[in-house]
Amino acid sequence: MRTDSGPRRSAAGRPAGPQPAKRQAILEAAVAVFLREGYTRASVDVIADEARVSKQTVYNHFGDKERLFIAAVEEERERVAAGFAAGSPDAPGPDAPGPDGTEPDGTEPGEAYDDGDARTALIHFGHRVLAVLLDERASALRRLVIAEVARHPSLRPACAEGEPQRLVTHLAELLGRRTARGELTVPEPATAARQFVALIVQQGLYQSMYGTCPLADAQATAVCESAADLLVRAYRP
Amino acid sequence: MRTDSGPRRSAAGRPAGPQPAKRQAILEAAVAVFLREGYTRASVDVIADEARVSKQTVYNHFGDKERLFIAAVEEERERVAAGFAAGSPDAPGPDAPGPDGTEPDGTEPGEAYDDGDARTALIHFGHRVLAVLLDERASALRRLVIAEVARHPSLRPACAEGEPQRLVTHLAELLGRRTARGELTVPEPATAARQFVALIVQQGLYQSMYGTCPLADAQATAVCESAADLLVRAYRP
DNA sequence: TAATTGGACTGGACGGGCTAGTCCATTGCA
DNA sequence: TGCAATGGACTAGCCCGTCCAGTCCAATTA
Repeated sequence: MRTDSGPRRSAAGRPAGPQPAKRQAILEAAVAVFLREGYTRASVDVIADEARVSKQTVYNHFGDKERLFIAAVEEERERVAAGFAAGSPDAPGPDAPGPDGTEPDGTEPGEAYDDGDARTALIHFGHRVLAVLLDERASALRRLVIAEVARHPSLRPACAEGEPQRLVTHLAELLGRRTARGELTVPEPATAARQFVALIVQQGLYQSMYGTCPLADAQATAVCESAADLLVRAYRP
Repeated sequence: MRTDSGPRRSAAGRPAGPQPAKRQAILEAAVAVFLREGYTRASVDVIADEARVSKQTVYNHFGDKERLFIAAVEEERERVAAGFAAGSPDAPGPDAPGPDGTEPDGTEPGEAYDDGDARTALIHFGHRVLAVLLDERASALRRLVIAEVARHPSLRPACAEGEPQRLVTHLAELLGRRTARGELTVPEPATAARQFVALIVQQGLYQSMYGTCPLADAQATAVCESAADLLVRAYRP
């Protein structure tokens, strides 16, 4: 019996079905616990406690541990995707103590990186990709999905291609524009984009998977610069 | 009570300590079950059954589920490393129904790929790397370690860098030789090698992690060829 | 050769602990 | 008053790790 932040008033006094606020609290707790413990070790009781909700309420809302799990992964996936769409790794969430100085300028979401020379634009793009992909929660989600996808096939489709595919598309457009401008000569922008993303992402993903140190800034810069150098060198006009 | 393959006679009539054959059987069963089920779901009883051994024997040999797990991962890791060292994904094992025609010629283990032009050599190398890295058991081991490394930190060091590092070293030497021969101009072979491996490996690893289709031959060829093209284009003399 | 010894192994039972999911009497907003 | 939510008890089940009576066998002893 808590008395803090009353859950029952959902803004406008609606007739109140199964309280969406509760549902959200459960989802967030579920995300936290599943990311922390994995599917099997996560206990529904702990999730209920952490959501400040009775276990029965959990079952009323989701019916099943499995379905709760799927919903939690979906939830977190959307959160990550939103952060990605915003071009910034820290989406609206209770975490993210403050914007660290990785991105001083206020570049807009889907910005085109069309200022400066190609090398600079590529490096800039690379840093953005790394910031989004190596966000700690995104990494934890990735590890969780990899661990469980074999036993919960419904986790597969969205994540398997979604993440990188949009990056590749954006970058291909960038390369196309640079080619049109005569600054580069990229015969197959789609392929080149896929390759650049692979160059940027591989080491960081590897380290985030195995929980090694999360890719120091110096490493990230080296990766981005050498990848940009390779592309510029290959596709100089 | 089984009567098959008498376990007690270990070649020469040794005084018989804790039977190594049993230990090996347990390890192999443990590898199979852990790869199949993951750490938490794997049950010691099932492992014992699968090893045709009493549960007590398992505890006599390994003492603990945790230690059995570590030993099993180590075992499988060595198996994979051996397969890698042999340059062929299928090491001595009961599986591998037959050598499929991916590697018609009998190239030796640490061969130098010095025949043909650079592009061909790179493509050849890339295919080799993919064959080793995407071997089904190696992939399953990777997924298992990723899933459990957070809770069993002793799994980390060997695998985190071991696998790709040796590939990179080999390739750097190849690039150095080609540069010395005047066929390419690679200013930093180590960096270029790391980049090439990233290009080759990224997509396949991604698919093997998420259990998508295991990278069709056509895809593999496309990846290898475009990666080789990129390097040759960037480093043409 | 025959009996004995001792260690590895078996198989089945069991304690203690944890978990998914259900049930229900009660509470407290709207 | 009605409906969501509560919380705690409860069932049924799985699993780790231990225990133990008994088997099997190589080496040793008589």
